[in-house]
Amino acid sequence: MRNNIIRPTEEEMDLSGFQLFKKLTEEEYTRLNYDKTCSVYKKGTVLYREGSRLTGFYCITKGIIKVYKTGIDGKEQIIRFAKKGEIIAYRSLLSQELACTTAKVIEEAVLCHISYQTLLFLIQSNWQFSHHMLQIVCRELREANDYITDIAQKTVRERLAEVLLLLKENFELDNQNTLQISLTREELANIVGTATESVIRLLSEFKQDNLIELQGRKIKFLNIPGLQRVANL
Amino acid sequence: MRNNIIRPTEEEMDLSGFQLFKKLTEEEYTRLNYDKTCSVYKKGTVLYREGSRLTGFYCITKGIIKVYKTGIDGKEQIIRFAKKGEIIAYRSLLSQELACTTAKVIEEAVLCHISYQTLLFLIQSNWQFSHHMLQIVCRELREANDYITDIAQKTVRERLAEVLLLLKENFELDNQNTLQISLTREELANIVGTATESVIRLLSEFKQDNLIELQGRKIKFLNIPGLQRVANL
DNA sequence: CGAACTGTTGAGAGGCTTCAAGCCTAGTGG
DNA sequence: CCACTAGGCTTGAAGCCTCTCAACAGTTCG
Repeated sequence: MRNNIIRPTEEEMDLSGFQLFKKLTEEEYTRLNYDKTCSVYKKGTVLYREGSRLTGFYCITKGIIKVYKTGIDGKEQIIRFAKKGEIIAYRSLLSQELACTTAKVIEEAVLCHISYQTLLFLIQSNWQFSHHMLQIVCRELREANDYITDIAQKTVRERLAEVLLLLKENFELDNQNTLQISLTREELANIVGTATESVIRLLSEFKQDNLIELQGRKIKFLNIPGLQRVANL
Repeated sequence: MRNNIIRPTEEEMDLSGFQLFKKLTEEEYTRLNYDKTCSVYKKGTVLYREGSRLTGFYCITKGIIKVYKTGIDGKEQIIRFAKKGEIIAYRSLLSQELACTTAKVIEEAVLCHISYQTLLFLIQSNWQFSHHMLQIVCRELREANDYITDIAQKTVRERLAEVLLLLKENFELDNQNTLQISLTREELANIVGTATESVIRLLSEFKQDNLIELQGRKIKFLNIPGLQRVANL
């Protein structure tokens, strides 16, 4: 009856690839695996909403998650995209605040839920885990600070070019230089912090300048140094 | 000969007020005090610069520090103001990156320097310290994410009103409702992410609308709910 | 008392947003 | 399998918000 609920494969439930857990003792790792709950989530699924109380954090072993805040008039501001090997929801959990973002699946994903209790256990039990966690948050904070500076000082054109390059860094390209993440124009606008129409116009301009090639949502990079120049890097 | 170098008072060297150190054992606290180096810094002093390698973090026991990034054409983007009871420089230290911000004294300050070695010792020795540190970074990350959303979606007018209110929260008012931090118009512009002239024009408008009163750099709040409405909160 | 910095005001230009209308595509149900 | 519908995409026009440039007043500090 319930065989439409797909279970993740063993491989998709494996957390050994996560740097964060590398320094755990066998005992700690066993407890982690005992506690985790892994599921497959379809595109469009909301994992948690802004303002909700979280019970744990998620390790992503497959797929892409969009993390965003809802601003003025419900317009979303995308904070980050999280992919395989990354964790989400840990920020609100650690600071014991309500979630300040919403997380939505944009590419079929497998996530392992780790309870707050286990998170606290690991922090108490293993200083190297805490240290690693601190490094993760600190890096994310730097990225946020960098982005504040960009968004405050750069033009929309520069920001769009930069966002394309950032996406390239995070999601890489296939052998034809095509970006391996599929975003709507509106989503691009919600990263850059601009109107959808502006993104459309600027993308056309980038295309005319032979910086990129467009095919629906597929974006192919033709001239990366040129984009870097536009981005003012 | 060197009596122009002012030494901090005992009170100014006391770290017992810091929440962060509340859970230390007597031994750990002793080591912390043994390691710390406290000094008085005059207004205008640069504590560290973007790109430099840090040797420790600072606890502020007095004064105000401006933390900013240098963006396009050397235009500064203010990331935060840190005051008594707060710590700075810990982010780059923990993630073991070069400093991504510059820190400058804008109100005569006393800071205690704690070495990286001691920071690591505390992380290894006391999980509650790590946990507290994690909470501090996570809160700062939330604030950064909030600010990204604001700066990306709000008008300059809304942002300026919001920044005034944020400053009010962080630095409070005297008994005449006057903000207890003195900033140049340019600095205000560098928080909001706009041009100095825009700040000047908008402040005049706020004044005309009887939201605030201006006397040089002193800003007196006349109508806080009104400002909140302008800020679109 | 002058130099350097800060603050103020005006004018003009232009980047972006908004609104509106139409096209296209992707997914759905018959 | 195909028509249909909703949402995504595109383009144009109008206008405003904000920036830049420029000139000058005011302030602070050596």
